[in-house]
Amino acid sequence: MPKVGMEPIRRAALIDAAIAEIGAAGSLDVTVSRIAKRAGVSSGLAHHYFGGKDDILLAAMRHVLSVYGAEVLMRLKAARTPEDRVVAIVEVSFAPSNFRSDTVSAWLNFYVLALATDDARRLHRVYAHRLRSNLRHALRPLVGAKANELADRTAQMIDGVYLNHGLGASDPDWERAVATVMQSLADCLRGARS
Amino acid sequence: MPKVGMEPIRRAALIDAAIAEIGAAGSLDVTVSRIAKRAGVSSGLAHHYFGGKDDILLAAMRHVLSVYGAEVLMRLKAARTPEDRVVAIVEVSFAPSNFRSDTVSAWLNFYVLALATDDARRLHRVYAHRLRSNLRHALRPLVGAKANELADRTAQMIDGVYLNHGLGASDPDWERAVATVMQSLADCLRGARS
Amino acid sequence: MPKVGMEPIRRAALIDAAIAEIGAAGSLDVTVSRIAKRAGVSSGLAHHYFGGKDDILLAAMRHVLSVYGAEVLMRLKAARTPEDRVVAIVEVSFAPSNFRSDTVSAWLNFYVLALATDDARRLHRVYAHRLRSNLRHALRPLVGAKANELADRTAQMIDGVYLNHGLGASDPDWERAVATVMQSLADCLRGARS
Amino acid sequence: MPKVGMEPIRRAALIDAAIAEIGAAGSLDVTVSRIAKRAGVSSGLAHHYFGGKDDILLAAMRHVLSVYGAEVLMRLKAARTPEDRVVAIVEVSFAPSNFRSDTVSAWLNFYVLALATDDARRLHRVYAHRLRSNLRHALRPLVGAKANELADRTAQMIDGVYLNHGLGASDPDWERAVATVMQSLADCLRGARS
DNA sequence: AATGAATGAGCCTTCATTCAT
DNA sequence: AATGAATGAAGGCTCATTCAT
Repeated sequence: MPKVGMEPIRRAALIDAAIAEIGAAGSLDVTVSRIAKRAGVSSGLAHHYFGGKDDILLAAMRHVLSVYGAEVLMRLKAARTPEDRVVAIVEVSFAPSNFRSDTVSAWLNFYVLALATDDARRLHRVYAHRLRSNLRHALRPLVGAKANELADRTAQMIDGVYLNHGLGASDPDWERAVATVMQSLADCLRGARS
Repeated sequence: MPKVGMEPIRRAALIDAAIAEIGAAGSLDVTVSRIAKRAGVSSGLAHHYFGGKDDILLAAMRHVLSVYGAEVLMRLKAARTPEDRVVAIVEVSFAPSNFRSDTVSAWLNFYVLALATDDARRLHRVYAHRLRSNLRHALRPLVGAKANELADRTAQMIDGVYLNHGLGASDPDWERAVATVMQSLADCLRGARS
Repeated sequence: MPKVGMEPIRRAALIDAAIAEIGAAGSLDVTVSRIAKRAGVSSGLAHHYFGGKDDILLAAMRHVLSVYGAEVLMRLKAARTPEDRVVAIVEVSFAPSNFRSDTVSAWLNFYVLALATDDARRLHRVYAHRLRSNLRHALRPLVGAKANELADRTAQMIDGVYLNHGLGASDPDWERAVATVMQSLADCLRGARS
Repeated sequence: MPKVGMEPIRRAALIDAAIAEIGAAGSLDVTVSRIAKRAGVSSGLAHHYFGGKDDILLAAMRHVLSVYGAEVLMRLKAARTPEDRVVAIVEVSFAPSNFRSDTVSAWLNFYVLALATDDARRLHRVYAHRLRSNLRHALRPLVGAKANELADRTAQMIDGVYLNHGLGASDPDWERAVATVMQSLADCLRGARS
């Protein structure tokens, strides 16, 4: 029995299902039918709400990025010192919400999807800019003019650590991931100041 | 025009073509027919030599990794000091041969393929181990017991930088990539020694 | 034009089409596309309902056998004397429903398919057993202990006559086929009694 | 190193290999490559000698039939009485040479192939006529005018028994097969005389 | 709003056949 | 005489997408 106002619920369910399928498959080679089935709807409805498979994938990517963005924003608001801000940014990158095995698989696949499609590239660009921008602002009070370079380095370190933990043999250890990035950053900070 | 002794030539041509197609598509969604056509052979021959699409892709991944491995080996042999060895490892990661736009796309796609298939996972694991092992040996004379941790960090930094340059808007600037990694490592070395 | 409850209709149409194609080709070398086209549907739908080509073929074989089985059952119910029962069994084997040129071709091809695949072998076994079992029961009142052997012989005679009429130059003459089997059986019965 | 006068040897090897492959597969879905490999030659040579796959199959059918025909001829020559002649014909049908599992599979498949191609139909027709003709001549001294009908019946019984032993669960028991046909014929003979 | 029946394009794969050597 | 490299047509199958209900 169809109901009104189901759209946001359906869309959310489909996006979650898409991420779960990508997680299970480890790739973007997932079928619309399976996504729909997992979301408890028909494949036709998935197209009705999203228009096509690519749109579902893109919506899922957008969702992952926006969840990440929202979390960063929240943590930044609560931060009091520059150090707090840096820690916040790094920690969110490895927060549990971004670290379910599903999500990691989705992230990495979306990353690489940026090589193939313009839409994904745009989304990735926005994420990359925002990460660097956030890091820059947090680091400026600490290292002044070198904030730019350091933000860049840190952003790349975050991605590298994420990639390696995501592909690692064992379950990702996110505390260790944060520690690795922070230690690296600490060393760089000392270098920047001297 | 059948000839004898064509097998290695055909295999190489098909692997090159596969990498080129992956580069052009930005993803592993390439068809055997297109790979074959680019290699100047029929699709049937591609199957004859490799058995199937997955085998072609895997052979391409193996090729990329072994070219990389060979280059590292060569550079390490020529290195005289520990510092030389570290530089060699980092530079090869961003050497032109690994940095044609094709190859970058292939690398990144193969990386993520490790999430989806066991064979790719195994290959990636070998690469990851070797990279860390090489770094460890090079760093040991410089930082002793901390070599382990530093090798790990550096390996992740390399991947992060590679990923970011590969996905970057402009053409990858590999000199800058090397500089970034080396600068980061220098800072960490100083931190490790103090 | 999607409708609900089409499944049984589609399945039946596809099975009929498969038999018709086998009849036209005289072999099992028929394509799913042609079967589907003859059934008035797309090839995709054929796979949707049956899973694959082998399943279509097997379903067709099962259909042929079950139509035959049902007809035997019906005729046996109406039979009053042992003689009636024997006649019923023999006549059904050469009844028009099993004797359209299509069906004959399908029967013979399915027979031989039992040499190649386990599923077909199982189906054939069931048919063979049931035929003998039916004959045995019908013959027991007439020849007692010799029913077993006579049932066996008759079953083989039926197959032989079917095979020869199926492969014959002219259109199969089923009345003559029945007469041949019955005459042979009559001779054997006399032999059995003496 | 190519030799002269190899043609008959190659042809024989390929025909044997074809029959063996058909036996192993239980169907005519065998590849030229496999046949050639089993015969120890290249697939190209198979085409060179036979022209194409269908020709190989047809040659194999012809071979099977001619071996059978030769054996019948030999046995008939040695026969002294009409009874001998009948026994000879029946026994050859179930002689070991025609009863290797390979050959049975080939026979049955060739039988049904007669439904699909004209060439096979012609070959089958020749076999069927000769069998009936032989039986007719052997039976004439025994039953006179009824020889025609009895020959027909016996031929069909032979095919039926062959079919059933070929498809049977256990290994074919050819002595029992002969006994079944002969018993059946004996009953019919008695019927014919009375 | 929602379904799922139905389509058809496109892919991987097999294999008979050809042909340069 | 013989090879087997190479082709390309054809088939099975999947799946995104559409649409009548």
